[in-house]
Amino acid sequence: MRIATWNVNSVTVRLERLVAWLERSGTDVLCLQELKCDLAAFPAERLREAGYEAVVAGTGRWNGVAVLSRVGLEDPVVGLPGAPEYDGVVEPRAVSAVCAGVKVWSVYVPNGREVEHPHYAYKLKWLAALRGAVASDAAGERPFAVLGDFNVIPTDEDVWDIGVFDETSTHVTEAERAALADLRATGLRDVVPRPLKYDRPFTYWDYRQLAFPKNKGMRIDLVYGNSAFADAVRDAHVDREERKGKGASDHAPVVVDLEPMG
DNA sequence: ATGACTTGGCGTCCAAGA
Repeated sequence: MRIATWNVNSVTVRLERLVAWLERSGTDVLCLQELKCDLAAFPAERLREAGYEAVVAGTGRWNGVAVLSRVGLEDPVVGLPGAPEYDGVVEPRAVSAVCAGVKVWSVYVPNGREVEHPHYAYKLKWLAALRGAVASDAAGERPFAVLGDFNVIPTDEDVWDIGVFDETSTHVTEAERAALADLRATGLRDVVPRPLKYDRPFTYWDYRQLAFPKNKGMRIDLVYGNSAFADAVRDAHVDREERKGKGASDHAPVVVDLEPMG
């Protein structure tokens, strides 16, 4: 069984690339982030033709997440229980489903913008809510994973140059990394993928200043699985090929292969 | 090669991304 996560930076712009990638990669379950469309604009019909059911959260130009599955999709949940508001709104940043006996969350953690910005406090509250929402499944026997764009760089090795970050920078603060550690403490393990090129498995490269050809990337798209999930992982990789060419997202898919489950 | 940002929206610039 192949499970993946991909921040597509607009599912409507990326649609043909997405469908081609689903077919080429043989992915069974895909967690999507940054749909950037509302429910009416989500291409459910095109994806159904490709063989995938979907659970979707989306309200317009920002955010938006989905789980696609061609192996069944049960118990769909839209929205993170206990999610904080930002500017009086609960944003579409989490959906869940059970696919062929594996429960997954697709999450798009708030960016944070700057340490002094209200968005940063919101990010930490959101991560705390995520911990609360997944704790029971993390400790359970059923294979379970949280996949998505966490907007946190777990260690200094997960970015091309930690020196470019200063005291105003998000993604690398102690508090953000502590929030990830708290998440792991519920029983989740970081499923670190193989890079297909170079030494580190970056998943995001800025569109600007030739960041991708220079491999100025970071690892912020993560797969956190419980023991049943992590023990079943046969292989995992970042599909950097999908970052290439015209019309690419600025994130590459992270792909996880699981042993068949009885 | 992968090549100097991209996206969506009360749009012809702006906010947001990280």
